[in-house]
Amino acid sequence: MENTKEIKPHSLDECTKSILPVRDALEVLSGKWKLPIIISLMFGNKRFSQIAKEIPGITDKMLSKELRELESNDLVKRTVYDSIPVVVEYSLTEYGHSLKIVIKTLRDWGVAHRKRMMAPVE
Amino acid sequence: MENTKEIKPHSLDECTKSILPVRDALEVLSGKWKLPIIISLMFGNKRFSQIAKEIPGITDKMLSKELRELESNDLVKRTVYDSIPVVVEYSLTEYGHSLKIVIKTLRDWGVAHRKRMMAPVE
DNA sequence: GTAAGTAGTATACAAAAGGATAGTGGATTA
DNA sequence: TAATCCACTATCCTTTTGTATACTACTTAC
Repeated sequence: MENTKEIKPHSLDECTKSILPVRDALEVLSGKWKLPIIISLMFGNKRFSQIAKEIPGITDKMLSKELRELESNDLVKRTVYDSIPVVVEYSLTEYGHSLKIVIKTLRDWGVAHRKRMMAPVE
Repeated sequence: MENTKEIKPHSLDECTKSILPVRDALEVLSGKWKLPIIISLMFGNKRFSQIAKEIPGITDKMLSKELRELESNDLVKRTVYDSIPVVVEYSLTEYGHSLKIVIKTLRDWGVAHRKRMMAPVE
């Protein structure tokens, strides 16, 4: 009767595997600014300075960095127009739009959470 | 013809409001360890040291801190048993279980994302 | 008496994320 | 000649997040 309290085999293996993709998804939305950028682009294509204007508080450095990350994840497309001065347009890819459902789920849960946390203690 | 390029009124207001609850939801899952803890507890109630064993790499300090945060968000319940030595049991609240759907959505998207990012460039 | 198991805390440190501020370079405008 | 627009980059600094390691207090087992 030694060693009866083993860990059920489920967790270490099953869990770890199921956590990885969730983390991937969270990482895509992580940080202070990715969400505002994505949602802003869901309303239409925009140029660098337009996005900056629409997101109060963001610095050029952050905007640039986040856009690069979003681009490297195929969520955002960067199009350079050879005008003078050069104009760069950012747009959500089709894949980027697939985040809509994810964001909606998060928002629905978040709305309920907000209500719950604001509510007086029972 | 001065000032034709105003920002459409949609964004600043509508967007900001819709972003807040999404951020709330993301915050609840944020950090390196909350997800593993939540998923571990979805498989059953556990004690402090059991959770620690099931999550390789986590330190006592982090586990303690994350559990306190989850508790303060009503997601995890902490029950102290007056045995000797004292035993503390952690469990997901009903509300904590409501995260299942959120995590599932994130996982589904994450699985597809993983495939896409692994796939050879077209 | 010392090790191990219960559930943590304390302190110091390292790494990552983010902010503030200034600068690049070509072209147009006043 | 200086200021402005465009889309950024560079540097330095602060804040947040996470890690490493040791320690607390109590009890049982060897």
